[in-house]
Amino acid sequence: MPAKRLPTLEDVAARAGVSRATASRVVNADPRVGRVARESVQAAIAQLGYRPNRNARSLVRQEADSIAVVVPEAEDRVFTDPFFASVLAAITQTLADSPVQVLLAMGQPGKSHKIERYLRGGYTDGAIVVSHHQDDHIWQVLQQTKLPAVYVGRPFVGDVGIPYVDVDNRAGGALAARHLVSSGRRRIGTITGPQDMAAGQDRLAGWHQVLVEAGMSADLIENADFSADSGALAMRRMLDRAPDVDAVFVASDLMAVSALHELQRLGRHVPDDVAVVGFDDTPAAQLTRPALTTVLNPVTGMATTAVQMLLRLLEDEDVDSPVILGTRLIPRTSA
Amino acid sequence: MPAKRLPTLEDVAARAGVSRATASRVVNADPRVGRVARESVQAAIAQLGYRPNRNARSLVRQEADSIAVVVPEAEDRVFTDPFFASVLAAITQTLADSPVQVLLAMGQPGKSHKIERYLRGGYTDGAIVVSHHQDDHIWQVLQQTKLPAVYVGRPFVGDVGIPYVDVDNRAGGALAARHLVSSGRRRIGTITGPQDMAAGQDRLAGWHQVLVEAGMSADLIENADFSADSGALAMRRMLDRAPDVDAVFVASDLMAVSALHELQRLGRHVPDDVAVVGFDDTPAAQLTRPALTTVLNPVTGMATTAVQMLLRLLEDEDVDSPVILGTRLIPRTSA
DNA sequence: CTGAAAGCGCTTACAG
DNA sequence: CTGAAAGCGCTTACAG
Repeated sequence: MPAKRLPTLEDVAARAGVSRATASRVVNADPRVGRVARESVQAAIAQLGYRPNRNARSLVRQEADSIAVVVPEAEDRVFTDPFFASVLAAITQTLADSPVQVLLAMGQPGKSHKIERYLRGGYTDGAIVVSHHQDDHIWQVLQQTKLPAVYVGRPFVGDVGIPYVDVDNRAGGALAARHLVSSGRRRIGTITGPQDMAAGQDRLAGWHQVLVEAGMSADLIENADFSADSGALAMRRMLDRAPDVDAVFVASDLMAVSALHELQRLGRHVPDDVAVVGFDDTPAAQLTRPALTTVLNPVTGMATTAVQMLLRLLEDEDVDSPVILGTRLIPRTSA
Repeated sequence: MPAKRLPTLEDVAARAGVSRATASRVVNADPRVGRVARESVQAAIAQLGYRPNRNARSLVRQEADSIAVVVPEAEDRVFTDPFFASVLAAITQTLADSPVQVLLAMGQPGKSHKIERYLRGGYTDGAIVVSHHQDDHIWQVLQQTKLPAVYVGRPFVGDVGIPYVDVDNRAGGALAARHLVSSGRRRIGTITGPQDMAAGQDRLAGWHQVLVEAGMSADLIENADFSADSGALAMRRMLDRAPDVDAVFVASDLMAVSALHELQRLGRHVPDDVAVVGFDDTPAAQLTRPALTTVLNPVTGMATTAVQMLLRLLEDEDVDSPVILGTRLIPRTSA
């Protein structure tokens, strides 16, 4: 859009009676500027209400003093799943006291060209990517541009040379299954996350392994996609298929809450008839009746780790990757 | 951070055997370029993986092809209050098919200098500001820079020459109070939003007016700040002060839900002992037991209106402001 | 249809 | 301590 004519360094310099170079130096707090020059420049800045044009600065400095938090998911999902809320809040809060501006960019995997354009355009110094589906190719952009970046959650495609932090999803799934097995449940199902995401696959794998090791059948699997609706739907399908189900591990709290409601709606008592274990330990897990037994997802730890990794990358320092955070079961009353 | 050497227009031009001007023209789909030139440039672009540097482009064009959604609130509040979630999701979705990149910038009112810097730096063409407290001075930056902008929610300070869209908060408060009065409640309190926000003041004013007109005492007022905790705390204070309270209008659903839980925790039956009316009609309102009677906040309407207004502003067209959207009571079982 | 040239607003060696 | 000058990567009249 058309620019209103804003004061420029040139204007400041003219008013202060110095060169642009000197004016620029005081703007950037360069110590080797004489006191009188400095003060007259500062006065001019104040009078004119001058602010540096960041595009010009970024262009010459080749840096933007900002980082992007990228979520390749539809906007409503981002704002609807408490998992994202926690991660994003933690990331932005961790960076709140640093001078870098944090910008959130979202968008469906399908139309990531806007995000790509942004990432490639020099508008930002680095990126933290949260969530990653198989068909999302932002990592290629990252690879190509060598833009410093870190993933929260292992990229589905495997090691692409971009560091990441993750929770031990497989161990988490196993934890849930083991809890159900050892509490005497006989017919244990699972409602999975999307199978085009590492988290979806790994949580399922952990559950599967434990059931097999316990000599139980591990075929009661219903796929869902981490959305609340898909959780309720999957619960209903499972009930149809196996009316004798007496326990279910649901791969996210958001889905677990709706699965639990669905069970109740259909007249099953939780946990007497059917035990439910979720994953994440979002705030909502404490609010259901019965309160939701779940697997801790250390979102704050992942967020701060991701930020630290990115900061190191920006300083051209090495980072250890991957960082896999541990988890544990949070026993409440639903299982 | 230091830029890896990315291919530049110069490189493309050299490889294609044309001038930078011509190369630039094909990048920008300028029709008056010969076919052979165009094709060789396109080939060079593909081979080099060239992407335009947006800072350079923005610098010369004086536009950024992006708009900022600014929320001058602490990050955890933004991600925690479903009101923000709905508004932000609606805004970003409305803009999803346009070529402009939408960036979300948050930050406590106290430290808005990062946001200011961003807004003033030419990184963005316009802004939609959601939420506004008395001590937040972003509007001054907007005024000064003449950056096209629109507010969602009337600025506390009054008309500052920046267009805004709002819900009729006063009418909404009145609606709630009238519902309570006409259902025979005798001791009606209110838990307010922050009084340094227009929404907080207006909802209170509507409630107040109706009680006064009904000849009832309108002094049972407890201040809160739109956070869940503050709602529960206010509810407890109100109960201490007026054990005979039989109805309460709570200025947001987030607070209403926790007030309702607090009532139940303290042994009051809702709605028999105490009726509760919220404000917003967020998804959570349907999930409480009893389901929450509330006042509709037309967030999607506000969001799309704000986007349309901003788009017009960007085209240098006039906009009607303010736009005040109507509301209505959503009767459920809590009152 | 195409190119040489100027310019967007800044920063930063290089001299002095 | 300070300034003249070059340059960041692009776009766009202006000529031809």
